[in-house]
Amino acid sequence: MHTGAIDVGSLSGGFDLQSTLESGQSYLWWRADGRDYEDDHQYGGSAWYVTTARVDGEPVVIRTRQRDGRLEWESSIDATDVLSRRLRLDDDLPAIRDGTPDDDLLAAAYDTYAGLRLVRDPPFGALISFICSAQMHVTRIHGMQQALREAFGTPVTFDGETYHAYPTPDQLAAASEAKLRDLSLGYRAPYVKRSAEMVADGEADPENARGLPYEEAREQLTQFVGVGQKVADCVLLFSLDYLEAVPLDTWIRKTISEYYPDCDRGNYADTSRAIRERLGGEYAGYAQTYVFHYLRNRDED
DNA sequence: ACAGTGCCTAGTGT
DNA sequence: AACACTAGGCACT
Repeated sequence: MHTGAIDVGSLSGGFDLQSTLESGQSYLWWRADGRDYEDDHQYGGSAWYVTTARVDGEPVVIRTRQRDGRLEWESSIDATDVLSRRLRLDDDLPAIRDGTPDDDLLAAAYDTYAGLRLVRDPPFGALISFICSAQMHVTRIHGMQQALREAFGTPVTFDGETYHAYPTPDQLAAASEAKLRDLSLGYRAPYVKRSAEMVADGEADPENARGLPYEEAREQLTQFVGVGQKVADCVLLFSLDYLEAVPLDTWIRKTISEYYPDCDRGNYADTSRAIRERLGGEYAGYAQTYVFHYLRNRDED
């Protein structure tokens, strides 16, 4: 076993692992103690979080926790680079804050969740997990991803325990719709299977959207079954480095009508354009993520 | 182009 | 207890 620690205390803008992983951005991590994120926000401060990654095609397990300004990790490999990439440790948070508006709502969100960073999920996992997110609660989306791992993912032994890698396109394409329905994916079952087949067959790949102009990239992703504009925006923002993407879900729509009513244009494309401009363009999705997490926790308590 | 409707299902509220 | 409604939408018409 390799272990190590990354000095995140000295990063520009710092880092907060719990806020980053428990802000509804990624369904590809889970807590080692098995607790649901929702159960207790307080305790997670120094909890271990787990994910899998593929390094040279081989699945590896990575565990990490934050203590005393250090991001400690345990893995079968040197996890420094994977963690830096997956948790966007290179992002310059003060520059991002400077690039977004200076209104009261955003200021409160930035101050409350200092160190929250966007994630950079692997594209296929992001695609499938956000297809699963349609009309679904956070906890259950998480549960579905764990169920998919256990049913179809390659087993990986680490530290005396068996984990499962996230399924590959081939593995999910080979799944039966009935089995996927058994895992309570509901009407999303055929979407997941069809989209996995598209990737497995080489017909399409979420990676191919990378680099296209933003709105073209979003359009490109909607070719997958079960992917509309909202899910496409999630994949762009949380996986493909489109920091300007603002996924318009019901919460954000509510927020827009309350705090930025002039940006509510009645349809997705125009509202998206308006809120993106209002949030400063380039980093609009970063700002959105802070606001979303802030309002969600504030309004729930 | 655009609006209306059906879809799986667990959890919450009445 | 039974029922309606909702949840970070999408495909099809």
